[in-house]
Amino acid sequence: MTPEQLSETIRAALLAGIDDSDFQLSPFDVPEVKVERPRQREHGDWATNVAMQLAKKAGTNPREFATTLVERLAEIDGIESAEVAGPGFINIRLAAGAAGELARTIVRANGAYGRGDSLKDQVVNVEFVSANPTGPIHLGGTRWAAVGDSLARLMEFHDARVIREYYFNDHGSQIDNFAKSLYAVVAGEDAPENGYGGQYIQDIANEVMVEAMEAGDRDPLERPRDEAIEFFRERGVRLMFNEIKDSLKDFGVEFDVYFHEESLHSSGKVERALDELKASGALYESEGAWWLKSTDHGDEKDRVVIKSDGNAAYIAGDIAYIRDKHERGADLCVYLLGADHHGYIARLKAAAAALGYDPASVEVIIGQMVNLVKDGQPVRMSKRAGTVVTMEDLVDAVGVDAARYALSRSSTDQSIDIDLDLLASATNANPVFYVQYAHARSAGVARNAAEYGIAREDGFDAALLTHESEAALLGALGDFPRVIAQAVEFREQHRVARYLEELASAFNQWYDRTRVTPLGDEEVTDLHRTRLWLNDATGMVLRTGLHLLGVSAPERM
RNA sequence: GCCCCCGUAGCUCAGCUGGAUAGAGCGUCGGACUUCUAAUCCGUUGGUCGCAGGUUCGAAUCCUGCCGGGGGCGCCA
Repeated sequence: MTPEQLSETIRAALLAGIDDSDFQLSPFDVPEVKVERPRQREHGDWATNVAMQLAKKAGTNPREFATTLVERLAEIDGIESAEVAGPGFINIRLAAGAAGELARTIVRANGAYGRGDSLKDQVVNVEFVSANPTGPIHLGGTRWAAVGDSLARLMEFHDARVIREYYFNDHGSQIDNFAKSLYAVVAGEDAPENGYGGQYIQDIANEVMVEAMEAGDRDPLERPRDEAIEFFRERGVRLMFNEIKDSLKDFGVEFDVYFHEESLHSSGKVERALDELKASGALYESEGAWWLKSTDHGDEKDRVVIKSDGNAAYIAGDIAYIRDKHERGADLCVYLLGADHHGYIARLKAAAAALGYDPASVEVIIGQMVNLVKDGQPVRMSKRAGTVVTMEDLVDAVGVDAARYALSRSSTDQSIDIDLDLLASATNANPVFYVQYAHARSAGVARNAAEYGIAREDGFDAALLTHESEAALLGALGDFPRVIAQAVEFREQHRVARYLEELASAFNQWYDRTRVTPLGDEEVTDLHRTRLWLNDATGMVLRTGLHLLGVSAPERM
């Protein structure tokens, strides 16, 4: 019996009780029954507090209510015992057969166990990373790559159609400064004000020069200054962008759409969106600029959309972009942004509202900062000082799996400290190996079982899974769908990682106390076969969970 | 001044849509491999859940106010 089935069973018992006038309640009072795994294993397999929720409404006290309900539950097939505890909890123990059946259910589902449909038919646009092509992706962007991709995977697991999108800011002054910086380093000039420094500028500039020479282009340095800068802009951005794409690919993140901000302007989409907003009165003119009345939609002040010099402000692109995303079919637009952008939430929602979309169709997930730490001391990342750590640096130091896991296992509300030396040397400090090891172990057990000629299909008797560690492992497996559902609902990928650590622990304990393959001359029995089902079910859930985090599930370690 | 995030064991963090005796990893100390992988398991050590009020049968969890740390409040992008 899965927890969902148990929950339904309890609900049915409540409704039957109401029917028989055991409970003075309306059927409409009966909520979805929450069943939870009790912290204390002795309390049973599952527990519910439904009696405490309903007692008041039914005009009785929780314990009395629970006692009546327990009498009904105890009669049900598959429930071994139900008892009232504490202030009115009901602790339920499943019959071994009913609990153990889950192992077969999971294996038969063949990777689909834990799937849900809460986002069925929803088109979800998830925009993340979106780092400017003025330099490599640093640690912060790396975090969003890990988190964003994992959230996308989770939403897909709940039947959403997800579009992974990268907004490429190739328009505006930062790019101009980037181009000037490239030019300056080749021309032997000082870096421009607000320009970029660092080795990668040198590298990209050199690459542009080499490309130009090989292609037989005219030496950029012999061209007029503006033309040369334009030359570096076009080539430099392309090279930088390819480098970013390569890093992301190595990181296991592939975007469906790389969207160019420039295209919003050159295609006239910005102009069209703004004209429309002017017509609808969402924009007004003041002090020579055009403003969005974002205060109508909860922003603390109105925002300039067209500057008094006639140029579009950054938000103009965002407005056209929100509309473009919706026109491409998105029901929900999710943005992952760093904590330094939290002031942007109201603006984006206001923009959506002004365009006539439901502000709830724009959802901004704010993630806290990633800090670099060395020898226990925070290190300020500075491009000038050359202390910037990039996605590539992180992967080189600890590998993709450890990097993605470390960045995914914390709540995005929590800032993260990354110590490269620590992650690289004391790899045990990173629980990814613990989870992966458990998976490799289950794969090893399966290999050995095959050698012993143990075949799952030859026998399965759920009632044989009676060991204490088996009840615990089955309980953990039963939790998986709920954990996934919550991770999806709250957009919290870290719940998956934490769950996997618990599951791996339950599996290791089980492994330590029981055996799948026979000892010595023992004959292969249904106990061995049934345990193989359980082993394989666990391996499958570990693999599914790791996959949702974008982490590999090795067969051997 | 206003807004967002955080404050839980020595350290790093779960738990927060109210529930039972607040958990895990690392660290300390001590155990377990002639039998499916010891990257494991078992035991031990460890807490005014920042502080003060409030709501509730019940608060780490919800509300208010303070304290401390981080980030943000552009006709920059």
